[in-house]
Amino acid sequence: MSDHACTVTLSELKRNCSNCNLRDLCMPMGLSNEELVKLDTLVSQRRRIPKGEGLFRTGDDFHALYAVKTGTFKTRLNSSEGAEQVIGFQMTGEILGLDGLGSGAHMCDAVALEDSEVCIIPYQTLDDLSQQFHSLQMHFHRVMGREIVKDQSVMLLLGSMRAEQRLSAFLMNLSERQKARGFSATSMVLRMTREEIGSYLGLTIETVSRTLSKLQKEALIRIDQKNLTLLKLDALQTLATGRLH
Amino acid sequence: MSDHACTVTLSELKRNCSNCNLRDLCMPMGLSNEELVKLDTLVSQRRRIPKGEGLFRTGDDFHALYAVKTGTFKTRLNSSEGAEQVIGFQMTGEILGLDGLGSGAHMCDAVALEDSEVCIIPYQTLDDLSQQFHSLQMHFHRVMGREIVKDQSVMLLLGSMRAEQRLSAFLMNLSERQKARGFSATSMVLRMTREEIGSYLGLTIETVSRTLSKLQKEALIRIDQKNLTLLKLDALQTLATGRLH
DNA sequence: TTCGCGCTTTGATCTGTATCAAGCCCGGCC
DNA sequence: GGCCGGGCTTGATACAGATCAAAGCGCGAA
Repeated sequence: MSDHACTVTLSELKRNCSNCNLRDLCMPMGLSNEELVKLDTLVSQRRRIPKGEGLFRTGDDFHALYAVKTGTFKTRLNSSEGAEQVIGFQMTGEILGLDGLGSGAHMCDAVALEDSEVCIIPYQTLDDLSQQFHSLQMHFHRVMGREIVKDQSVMLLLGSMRAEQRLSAFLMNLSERQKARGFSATSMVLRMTREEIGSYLGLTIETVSRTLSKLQKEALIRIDQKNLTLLKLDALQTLATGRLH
Repeated sequence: MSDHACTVTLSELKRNCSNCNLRDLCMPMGLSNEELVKLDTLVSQRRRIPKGEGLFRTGDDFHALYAVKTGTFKTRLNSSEGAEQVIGFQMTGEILGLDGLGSGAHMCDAVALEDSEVCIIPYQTLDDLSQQFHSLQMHFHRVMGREIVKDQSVMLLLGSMRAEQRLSAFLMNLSERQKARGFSATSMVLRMTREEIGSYLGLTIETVSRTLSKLQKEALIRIDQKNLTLLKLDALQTLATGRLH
């Protein structure tokens, strides 16, 4: 992979954290203007990843975090027996690569679901900078804390919800994230296949397909190919939070 | 809960991180002696939690992490509908409370499974100290990274393993953690009930019981009440890592 | 000692989802 | 245009694990 050919300096692009339109979602969230200027020195490179290609893979040395600038990614775990499981989908403003912090090597693969671009956050620099720069450290800790809580809520989903609940919870989660990005909460394009959804939710592709059809028959959603409309958010929310039984 | 009655200063106990027998597992891991002395100022209080009582609960303000000094804890998530799910078991040397970093409030309950004791790591102090003290910061990041990876491997388990695999993986995980603590890798006492195991693994208590009986019938384990012996580690490992199908 | 209770085991049955098997739809390519 | 292939849907059937039910066991209290 031509790493160097893909990276561009931000100065060339004349865009950086302090004027990025993702600054309320991404790494800069909650930092002062003065602090943002320092962030600009931290995040000085981008990298483009075409659809289907990897950003990093299991076993790669960990030396940077990545903020999704445009596009969507999936992360997946490879089990010892070749089977793989999707463990997350990342949208703009979300951070990739935290899995590498523990051991110094990435523990999952990150793959672009569409042509995408990431901002590179060199870990060494992040580390140095947050050493001098307390609010950045605090913020980084919050990012990691949220990652932990997010993973735990997926554990809850996988451990105690049935198919219809899992799907509803998944769709509601997408909706909220879309909304936080200023997009419609009810209308969106799914960037992932049914198979990837199934893998993430611990269901087969057939069950995903059937359950989506069922939700459509009940007029809670409308789904045509990748185009999804959530017709009754409240009913979906009820399904998503309702318990087993 | 009588918070103050339960806390004791370490100076009273004449024990701290630098001479703690958990120092190779816990927060001090990999720090130099000189650095350890600084840790002693960070971790200056303990708290005893009797069996069945909580260390913190969902919604509590987050102001400290906790290192398990003696005993065992479970953490659980309360879903909106009263149902609860166990999302982790913590043994000596493991860190509790990282779930509070994201929002400033704890997002799960931590309950002692036996009479236990924790070392209190005030977050404000940890934050200040790791500001001056680079290797502590690095180490704290590694701890969080490991937590993320651990949670992700549970997602893999819940998303793609069947009952027998889940149990085998769970038992092997316990075995490894026992071993890392200098205890037998093959003989141990389960501190949790079958129901708690089931909740953690996304199975009912009946399935846990039946599957344990099955493993016993196959002479892979011996289980009598809470007393567990792993008879064939290699066979259990094969079961645990073998894929669905 | 007996009682009661929580935890566990085991059996019988039910059911949600996996699995197996076609067939459809749509977009890309010849 | 027609063909091909990947992704998706739908139907029939199988099965792992849930649910329902009952009984055993160990332990603390009276």
